[in-house]
Amino acid sequence: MEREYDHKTVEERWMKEWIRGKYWAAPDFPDPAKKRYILTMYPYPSGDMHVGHTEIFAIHDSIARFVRMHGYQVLNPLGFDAFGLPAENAAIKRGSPPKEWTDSNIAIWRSSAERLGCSFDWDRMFATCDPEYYRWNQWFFLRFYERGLAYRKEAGAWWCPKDKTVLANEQVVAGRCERCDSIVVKRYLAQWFFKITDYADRLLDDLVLNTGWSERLKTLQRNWIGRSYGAEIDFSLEGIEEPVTVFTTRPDTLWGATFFVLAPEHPLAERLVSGTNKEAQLREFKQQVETMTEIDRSSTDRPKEGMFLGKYATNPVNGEKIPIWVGDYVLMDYGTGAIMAVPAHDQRDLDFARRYNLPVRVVISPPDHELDAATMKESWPHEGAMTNSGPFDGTPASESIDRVIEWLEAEGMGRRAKTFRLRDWLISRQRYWGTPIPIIHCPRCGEVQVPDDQLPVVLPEVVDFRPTGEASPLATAHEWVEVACPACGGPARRDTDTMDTFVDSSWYFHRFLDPHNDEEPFARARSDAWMPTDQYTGGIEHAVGHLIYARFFQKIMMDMGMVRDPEPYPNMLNHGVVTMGGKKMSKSRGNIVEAGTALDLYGADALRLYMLFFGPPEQPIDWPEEGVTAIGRVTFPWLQRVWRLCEQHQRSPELDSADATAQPSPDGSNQDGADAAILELRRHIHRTIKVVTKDYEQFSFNTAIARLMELVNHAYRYQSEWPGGPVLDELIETLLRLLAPMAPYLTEEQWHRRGHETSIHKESWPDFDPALAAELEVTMVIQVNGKVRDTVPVPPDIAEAEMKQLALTSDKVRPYLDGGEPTKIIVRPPKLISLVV
RNA sequence: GCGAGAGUGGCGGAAUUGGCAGACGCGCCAGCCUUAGGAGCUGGUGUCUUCGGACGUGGGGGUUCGAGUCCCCCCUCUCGCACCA
Repeated sequence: MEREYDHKTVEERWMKEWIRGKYWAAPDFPDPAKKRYILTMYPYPSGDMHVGHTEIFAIHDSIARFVRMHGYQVLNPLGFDAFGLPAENAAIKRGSPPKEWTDSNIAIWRSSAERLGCSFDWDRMFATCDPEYYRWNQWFFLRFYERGLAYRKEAGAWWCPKDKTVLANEQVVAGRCERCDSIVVKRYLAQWFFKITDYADRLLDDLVLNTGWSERLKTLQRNWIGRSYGAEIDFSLEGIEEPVTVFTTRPDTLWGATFFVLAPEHPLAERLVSGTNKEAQLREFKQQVETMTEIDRSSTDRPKEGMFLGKYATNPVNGEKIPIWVGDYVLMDYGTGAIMAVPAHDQRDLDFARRYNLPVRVVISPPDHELDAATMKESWPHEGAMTNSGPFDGTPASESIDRVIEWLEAEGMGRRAKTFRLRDWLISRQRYWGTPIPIIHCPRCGEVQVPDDQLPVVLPEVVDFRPTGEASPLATAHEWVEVACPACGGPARRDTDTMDTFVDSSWYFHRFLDPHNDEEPFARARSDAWMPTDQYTGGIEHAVGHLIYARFFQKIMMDMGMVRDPEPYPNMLNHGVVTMGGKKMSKSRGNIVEAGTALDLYGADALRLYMLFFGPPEQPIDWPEEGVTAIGRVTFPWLQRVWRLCEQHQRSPELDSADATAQPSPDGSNQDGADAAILELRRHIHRTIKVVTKDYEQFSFNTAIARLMELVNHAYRYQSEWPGGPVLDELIETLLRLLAPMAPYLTEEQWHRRGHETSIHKESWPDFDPALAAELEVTMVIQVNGKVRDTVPVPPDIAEAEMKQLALTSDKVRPYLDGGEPTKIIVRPPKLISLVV
């Protein structure tokens, strides 16, 4: 008998055996009724794992193993998100190629994942920096290009001065680079975009298909896409021939438009002042706006700056001439970059009007008070009846917007419209370590696609990949850049930008299903066999990045006939972040707890259980300041307790007689109370199966562990009073199977020590006996005026009459009845009876 | 400002349809055991108490025989979006 669980020896033995025997290999074409694709977001292999990373693996792997024990064919793959800035920055620091650093980290991560006991099918592993993988990024790019979904335009883009690259909208958080926190600046560059806005409606509307998403996640995406309904209205501007359109959600306020505002960057602004004495002034104003950081510009406290352009616009509904201004509060890339200003009913317009003494006109009447245009400081942005609006005076709020839109359409002045907050996805990066964009720029032919048979466009190896802040580092690889134009054969140059790494992760989940295909990204039949994923796990921080991009790709792939399903991830579990001292764990902050240290000291099972026992998976975890020793006080001692329990009760010979555990009192002893104790323990075992199964199904691992702790406590109490016997065998064998998904090593070892020849992870999940799991006795609560006065043990099928009888004759209850009869009796069999006096 | 979520012991957190608040664990207290140890085992641990009980889930009000749970108002915190027209 071994008193101590020696996790090192045990883990080493089973880790090797599981890998040697390819225990977690999944078939390419599963039985459709039995397939379960259990996916976790593939990691970025930087440095080594810290405990924050292990949380997701603990959650995900417990789900995979739980499902597998229910007889499903489980696909559980892992790959690596291997392109990107950290590898490049590390390479610059070390003076070695990014591939070396990346490969060595992948090896470290894979071995950490193996040590942690993750049941991945490693035969499907890939890294996105493999040319065999990224050639398909290029293939997708070309297909998108052909469909008009990839385009290049000169546009203002967020530029991170530290990382020296442009960023997608999604990578800018509160005006700062998501990665390094630097304040971003706007730069005007020719950039590649994916036209995600074409899919905005579908991305929004199809959210309902994701029935296994939290409301929180759906809301994040809804807000990000930000669909607004309203109208486009055409104004004519002095000196401009074509009509200029504004978007508004409040066409009912059109009669209150007292000025017109363009974004400073709007090309029309320059045209309007061209040849006037305002040219220089506008140039100065624009410069002033451009040098402002996004943080300053978007601050609502800052007074709005503007400039009159000296020209007038005509309000189409009343022919009124209203002055045209530029204002820094109008954004070029939302709506049309031009607005009609209605100061009485929009606070921003009112602030601007008061600052520059522009007129204010009330056109919506609040239901309960009067607005005074001359003095009002707060706009009235709410609904109300229309007033000062010509033919629409008196139109009630409920129909005003629709009626105005219909009228505008009939008059040819405007139309119903909607607009989105979502912007096209900027995928160009001026960095080295990414997928080269498969386009060749020819002086004669323009943009030319790299022909499919020349894919992949492999990253050149010998290149100075330090970012210059000017062109992409790839521009310095002259031999690579200079090529013959595929169309005309003349001299031409490759595009030197690389793709955002979120392109890689937008379709990787299909590649796992066909990881070695060199004809196409993946075969449709193989994708159809496993998709959609049955459970996806990953951090909530990807809500508006990866989780939107991948949905966008999925929809394009569906339109191309490559996949069957509209949504790739209908069931999503978002775990919380792991912090220490309230800050996200990161090496640079120095607040990390190394996974390796935890594994060395306490082993994989203790670490996994610790992460799972902390609380619900969605909730953030703030790791105790004491660091790794926290595990030594919580789950490590408990695992030892489980180990000792198992060791003290080796498998009994009786178990081999078929129905030994089916006997309610297998002991058969004549000792008083022995049979009762056995029965009570068996009831506890079967109740535990029932509730723990439900806990797993709801990802409530913390309560599942709590129930198992109770069961172990019960076993210890039982054995201190009674000899062992088959009931403890039943308990231990059940306990091991219920614990196996969360603590795979100890349970596997004990399973074999108990004489089993096959892996516990291939065992079936225990069933409970409904008769045993049912409550034998419940506690009936007797309340008087809502307060508990007595509790009585009763059978669960007790009759109401009997409950009343018990309540009225209770010695503890009688004093509260004042000798009289209760005026009302509420009976909720079998648990509660409430007397009102 | 808009949207979402959350406030429960010293701490992490439990609590079917409204039905014994505080499961389980950490910490703390007491005891046992011991080659006296940051090991193991047992018990206790919301607050107050005249030991009968009373009070108790951010605050205030309401519905109900009964509210952590439902409704209204307020406060605080977290997250997301944010001059989005």
